[in-house]
Amino acid sequence: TTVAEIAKRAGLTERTFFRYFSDKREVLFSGSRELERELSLALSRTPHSLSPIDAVGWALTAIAPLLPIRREVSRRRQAVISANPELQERERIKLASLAGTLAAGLRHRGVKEPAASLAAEMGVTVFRIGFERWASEALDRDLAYYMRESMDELKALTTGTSSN
Amino acid sequence: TTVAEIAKRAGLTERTFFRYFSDKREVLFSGSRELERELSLALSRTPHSLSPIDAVGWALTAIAPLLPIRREVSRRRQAVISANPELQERERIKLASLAGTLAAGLRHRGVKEPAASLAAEMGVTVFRIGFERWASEALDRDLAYYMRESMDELKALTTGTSSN
DNA sequence: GTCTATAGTCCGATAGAC
DNA sequence: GTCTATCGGACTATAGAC
Repeated sequence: TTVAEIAKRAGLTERTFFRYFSDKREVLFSGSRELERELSLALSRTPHSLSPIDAVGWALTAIAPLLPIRREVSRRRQAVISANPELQERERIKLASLAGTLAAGLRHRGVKEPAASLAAEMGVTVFRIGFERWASEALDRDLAYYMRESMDELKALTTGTSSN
Repeated sequence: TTVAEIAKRAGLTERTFFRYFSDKREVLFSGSRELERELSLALSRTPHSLSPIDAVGWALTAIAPLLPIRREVSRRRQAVISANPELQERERIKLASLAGTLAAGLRHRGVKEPAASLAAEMGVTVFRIGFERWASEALDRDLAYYMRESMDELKALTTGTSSN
């Protein structure tokens, strides 16, 4: 599918398309900037008593309700992304940007490197895997459930009590 | 820098360049496939008594000596990548591919999802952050040292916390 | 909205290795 | 002869400049 086709279908010219989206792939990731801002805000509002990893988990859980609620839409979007390496690249770098934001927020709380970056990356991974599982499964559990599941699994892995 | 310039400098035509590299960015990541194969092999050789996260750590430590030894070369390469979002995209997806390989290896060892994917992603993150620190610092410590440091830091992050 | 540069593909031609 | 590597030209789509 070319940009020309997309633009025509939407009743725009090709040029106008690029005014709205800097990039062809950006169509699928247009909401990520707001998400990042909300995440940063959520992290700044988490109790300072929480450990870095729990603060990240808390912030991610806080923004979960802001995400596209309909599972079917998310599922199809993920299917499209999974089928296109170029889109996967874009998704990964958006998540990396999210991790960078989280790491900056953690450093602002006094967390040192490499702990801040590690905790941020862990959080984003928990988020991504939780989201994928939520989108792929048909069960009637909400996104926050899968994120908690991922977080608990992660903690179990590193404490050595995992089911190996 | 255009592909035409690169090709000319290398004494080739543009067309020949694309025979060797499917993509312009691929020049900087050409060794990643071999690395991935070696990592998969290393994981298959780790003792089955190790926990998933330790198996991943063991495998990553095993391939550390195969990486470009010269810190200055790595440092400059990282600087180039850090300055180009497009290259960061490519780097991230290569690492994601590495994580996928690790996750498959873990599942082969009987680790279930989401534990396998989480442990694999953790390992790759430890690897990336350890590598970045190794490349950026001038100290006379080897790559394996920084990878261990990252892994220990990660474990400390998740074990020292009260469950939320 | 027009014009242009660059990335990347397709097809075919050519030349050397074995 | 076959196989493989290089090259040339025409082509499309993206994206930026103006």
